[in-house]
Amino acid sequence: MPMTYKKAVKVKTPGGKEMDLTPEKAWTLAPKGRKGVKIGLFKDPETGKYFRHKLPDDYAV
DNA sequence: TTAATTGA
DNA sequence: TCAATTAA
Repeated sequence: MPMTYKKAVKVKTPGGKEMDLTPEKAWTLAPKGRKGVKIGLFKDPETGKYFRHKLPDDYAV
């Protein structure tokens, strides 16, 4: 099986590229009584710009 | 203080 | 519209 770095996630950067990045922070964004989504804070290594992106539902937060 | 992130 | 988070 391919080596997977512990917390890297496939994300679409603001620059429009799909790449594996590790979020600086990750948390659950959910209204009370609803499932919500997991969100990660990333920095695009190309531009240095910060952006938020959905994480897989099974991502360990 | 706000934008931006999902989706029920 | 709601939820948490934080760079800008």
